Amino acid sequence: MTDQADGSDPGRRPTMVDVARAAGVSLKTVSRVANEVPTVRADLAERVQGAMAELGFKRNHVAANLRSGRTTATIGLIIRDLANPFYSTIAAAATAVAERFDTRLITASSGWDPARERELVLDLFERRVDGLIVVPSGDDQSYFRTEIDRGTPAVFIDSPPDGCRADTALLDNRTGTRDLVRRLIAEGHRGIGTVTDTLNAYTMGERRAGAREALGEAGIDGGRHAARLHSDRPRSAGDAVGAMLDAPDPPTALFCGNNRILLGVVEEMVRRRTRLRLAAFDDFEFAPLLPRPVTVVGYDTRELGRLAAEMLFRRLESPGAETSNHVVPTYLVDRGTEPAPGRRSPPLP
Amino acid sequence: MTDQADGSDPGRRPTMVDVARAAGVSLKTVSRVANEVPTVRADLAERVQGAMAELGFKRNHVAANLRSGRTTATIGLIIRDLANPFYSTIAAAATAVAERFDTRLITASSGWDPARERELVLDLFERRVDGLIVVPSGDDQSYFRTEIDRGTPAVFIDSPPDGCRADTALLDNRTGTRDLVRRLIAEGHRGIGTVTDTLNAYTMGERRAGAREALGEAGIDGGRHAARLHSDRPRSAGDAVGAMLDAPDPPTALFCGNNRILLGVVEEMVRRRTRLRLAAFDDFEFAPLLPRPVTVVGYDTRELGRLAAEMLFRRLESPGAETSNHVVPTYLVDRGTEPAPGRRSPPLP
DNA sequence: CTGAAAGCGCTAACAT
DNA sequence: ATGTTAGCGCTTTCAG
Repeated sequence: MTDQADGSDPGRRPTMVDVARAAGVSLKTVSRVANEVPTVRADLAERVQGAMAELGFKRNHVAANLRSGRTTATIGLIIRDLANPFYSTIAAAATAVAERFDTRLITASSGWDPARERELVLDLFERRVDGLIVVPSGDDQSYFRTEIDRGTPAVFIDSPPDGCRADTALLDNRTGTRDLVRRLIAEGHRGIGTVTDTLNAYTMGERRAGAREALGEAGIDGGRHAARLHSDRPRSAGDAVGAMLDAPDPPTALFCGNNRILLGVVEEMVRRRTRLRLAAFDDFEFAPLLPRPVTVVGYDTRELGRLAAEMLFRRLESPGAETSNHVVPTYLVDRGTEPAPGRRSPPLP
Repeated sequence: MTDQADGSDPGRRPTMVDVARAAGVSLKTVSRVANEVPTVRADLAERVQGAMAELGFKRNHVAANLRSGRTTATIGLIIRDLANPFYSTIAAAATAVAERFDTRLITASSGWDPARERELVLDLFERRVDGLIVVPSGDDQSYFRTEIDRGTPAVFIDSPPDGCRADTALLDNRTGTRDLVRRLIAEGHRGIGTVTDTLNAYTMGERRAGAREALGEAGIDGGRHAARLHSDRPRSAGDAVGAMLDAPDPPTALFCGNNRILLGVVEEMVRRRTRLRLAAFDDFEFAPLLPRPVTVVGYDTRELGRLAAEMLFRRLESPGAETSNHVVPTYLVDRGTEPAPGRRSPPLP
């Protein structure tokens, strides 16, 4: 009895049928107006729009998609941790591209957990996302295969997938590290330590390979001062480098595999009032403020996210194409300052 | 002719009907298995699961939701810029809460544009999100009203909405700033400058009010050294404080309304080799590395996002409750270092 | 415990 | 140019 013509039932959302009744037209005419089909008589269109506004009609995107079977205008983005600037920058760049295609992003964090990654991917496939952008955590992405074959493309960022064919957007980890270590060698360093971790198998592997290449060229045994951390706490990097320095014949230069490792190392340097020639992979916003000079491998993180999203949308437009691998270039840049008074400060944005 | 029993048509996704046929059961039994209804004979359930695996069946979450009309297990998050750590931290915290409710987040950036905010909100309503978390940009949120009345709740972060009733999670901008400025006064400062901006009407208004309150208590005229920037480039803050310092009777202490302003001011200090007692709203990860001592107003950004998400899910569970306003407390903390050699470095995580 | 029929809100294909 | 009918893939009655 509450469902009278005044449509005052607060819980129920008006449908196209309600609008049609209110405007005195057929359901289909309402549908046409909602879809901006031009072949609708002006006065009818106006009446329909009036009814829509009056009832507060909002089209049900879910239902529309179900029947048309077209796109959901949604893509999934699975990263490792949205609170980390590297990943949030990727998310922001991908969101900006998706915007241009009127597509929304479902962003989820796997927290470096392969099982969680898999759950999230399957959930997003069930939601019929048009495509997926993934920073993979596990070493088995074969569960993507069925859906990729059925036409839901995936693009992988930072590490390539294992067990399925897909587009990738990667950093040039190897070249970046090789050039960085070459620089240390050119400066005359022979005792060059490396601190990497075991958490990021692919990228760290590439960086180690780049360092090994440069060291090998110079006939240096890279194994003498090599630490592989099992934790991503900067503290553990500090401890590792402390051990190196306390051992006989300590290194004179040090390559840090990422910026968290660098932070731990710098802290240890400051604690010991020691200087080492520092070098690291990853630039970051406040690297200019570090209290020690460091040469870092920089790259355009936004570009990584942008590229991946562009590749995804390109593939959505032409599904047949061969998979491709894009590599984002790296460069060397000097950061950090001598903690002496009177130095010029680094530029700020 | 290609649609034979081997299900080899690559483009078509198997539906429950396909699974039912393959398993020799009815559609409904498949539905029950998919929904883990316990009252299914074990052997049937097994056959169905076998068929599902074989066909690579993935349930269509979109269709399931359409008929049941229940929740989409999706909430919307509208922030200003995902690349900004403040907002990405909120997004990460909200995502973590949503996780616990098996709910996915659609995250979108409004870019401080009220019109864009409105478009995004309406789009998300059309997608029938279960609720919305919004960092508002405009000063008119009345377009939320219809949907809020129909039972799709919204929670506002950072600034309260205008034109609709909704839960809010806010920072204690006023108290934080008041306590900070009181501290400057207690240290004996009388010439206290303030640099704020006009981009964030609500929060900056609150901060100005807090400063005014502290200055008023001490009988200080806050208007003498007050700059209001119309840009968020740190550079413009540097210029503004430069003008203050060049004017007769310059301030001895300075309150910066946010961290970007602080960065511009610190750069100007370093350029001029000048010292001022610095204070600012917003702590940030690398504040300990600033080459000048600064007292900042800190707060738990994750808590802001967490609170908002908790409020949203609480309301989804009990829609009738009164709207509530949660305030995240602030505290004062000393950051930055004297750029002299031999100082202890700030602690790292 | 299982199945057949109806229907969610919308769009596609066909009339008219 | 408008309306009618069917049906997307699933869940919900309601019968068996």
